[in-house]
Parts: sequence; C-alpha cells; structure tokens
Amino acid sequence: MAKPIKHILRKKAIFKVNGSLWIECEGNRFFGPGPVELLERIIDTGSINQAAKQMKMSYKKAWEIIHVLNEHSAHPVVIMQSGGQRGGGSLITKEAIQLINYHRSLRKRFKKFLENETEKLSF
Amino acid sequence: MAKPIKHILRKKAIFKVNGSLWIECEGNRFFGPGPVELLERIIDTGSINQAAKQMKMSYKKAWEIIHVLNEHSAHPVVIMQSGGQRGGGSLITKEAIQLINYHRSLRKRFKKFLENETEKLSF
DNA sequence: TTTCGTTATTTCTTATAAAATATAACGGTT
DNA sequence: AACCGTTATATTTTATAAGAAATAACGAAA
Repeated sequence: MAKPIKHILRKKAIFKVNGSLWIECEGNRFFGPGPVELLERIIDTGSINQAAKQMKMSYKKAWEIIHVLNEHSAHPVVIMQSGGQRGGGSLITKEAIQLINYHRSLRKRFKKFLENETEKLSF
Repeated sequence: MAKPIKHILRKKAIFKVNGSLWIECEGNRFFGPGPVELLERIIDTGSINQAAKQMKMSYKKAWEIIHVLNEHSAHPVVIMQSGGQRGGGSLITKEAIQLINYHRSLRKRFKKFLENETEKLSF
C-alpha cells in the first residue's frame, strides 16, 4: 500500500487526483471527450454547423475534428453532404455510435480509477 | 465486457489509449510529472537555476512551479536561500521526497491502467 | 566594501493557439 | 438561372502562453 500524502498537503483544502484520457495514433491524439460530444450533437441536429454552434465551437475546428476522425477510421464515421434542398447536412454511421459507446464505458472505468486514487490520498 | 473497437479503426495503424494525470486543488492542477522532475534535479544540483537549465526551462517557470508547490503544502517542500558564499541555493525537504515517491507509485498504477485499456482496444 | 552566483521580480518580446472573417463550392428546388 | 443553408478552405485577426531579457536583492567571504 502506498503511503498517504494528505498530511503533507495544506489543511482545509480539497485535493483531487484528476486526469484526461484519449486515443492516439502514432503519437497524436484524435479521439477524446470533445469529438464524442460533437458526434452526439450531429445526431441531434444533422449538421456539423449546428453541432458546432451548440458547442460554441468554430465550424472550422469541428470540421477538422470530423476530418481526423474519418481519416483514422476504416470506414467514415460521419457522412457529409454539401448542397441540396436544405444546403446539405451530415449524419453519423453505426461505427460512430460504437465509438461513442466505447468511449462512455472507457470514461466510466477511468472515473473509477480517479475516485479510487483520490481516496488513497487521504487514507 | 466492453465491445472492442479495433475493427472500426484504420488498419496498419497502431492505436493506444493514453492520458495524463495530476493532483489538483480547487480546480487548478499543481502537481504532475514536470514538478517531480524539477524536484529531482534540485536534489542533484542544489539549485533551482541549475535544475531549470537542465530541463531547458526558464528559471522563472521553475520558480513558479516551486512557489505553487510550497503554497499548497502544509510545510515547504523546497527551502530556498539567496545570497551567501556561492550566491545561495535550494534544497528539498523530506516532504518533497515523499511527494516524489507517491507520484512514482501513482504513475505505475496509471501506466498499468493505460496498458490494460490499450489491450482492450484489440480484443 | 567588493565579489560571487543564486534567488526574486518585472517588463518586453516572441511564438503558438484560438477565434473571427471572408469566400467559394455544392446541388436540389423553384 | 437564382436561391438556400450547408460543407469546404484560406486568410486575417485576436488572445493566450511561453520565452527572453533586464534588474534588484541577498549574504557569506575575502
């Protein structure tokens, strides 16, 4: 069992072990919480533009995220269409849904890890 | 068991689950890999200035890291002295050593977590 | 009192990232 | 052909972070 370090830290202050998680390909990360939320909002709105606006993200950045996602996937996760009756739109594939589900379960496990480590700080 | 997602990702590319970890106090992080290495180099050199140079970090940034560390600790982790025969110097307390050891064990556990998750990607 | 290399602090400059802006292309409908 | 709202892309501007540089303070020793 690791030694607790709470006695070293300032009293009356709340300390937490926290972190971030992502999937990377050859060193550069391409899938994390941001892209997941973007995919979810594309489901709702049917448009990269609308999804980006909801997240207060520039269209450009949203487009880049999607672009990288598609690049790293065996099959596209977002189908984009420009032009047409309503100007176009985007929709996600079943692979995207699987990615979302995977990420949810991954985050659950990570959350547990962090909570466990935060407890260890004190005891 | 979570569904694997490898079949979704691009072939012939190596994917990894990776992340970063830190301790935070009321929302702002103050202790991670950087500060640990800095402490270690202060042990070796006896000087914030030398330690910063080894890490190709500005003295200012190093000083700020140490400052925040001391601020969040019940007792200082680095004792700094300016002036004197050789201009001064810094040395770390036993609390700092405990912090270093804690962080090492924490990173070990995190590494294991990440490796486990990376395996899960494929199977 | 001068010297030394460090700590301590401010200011200025540079580099990087993010955001905003502008413009073109698209294609179904009217 | 004109219109629409989207995708697609380049350019410019802004904001933020990082870095460099400059200067003062420190105090033991010679």
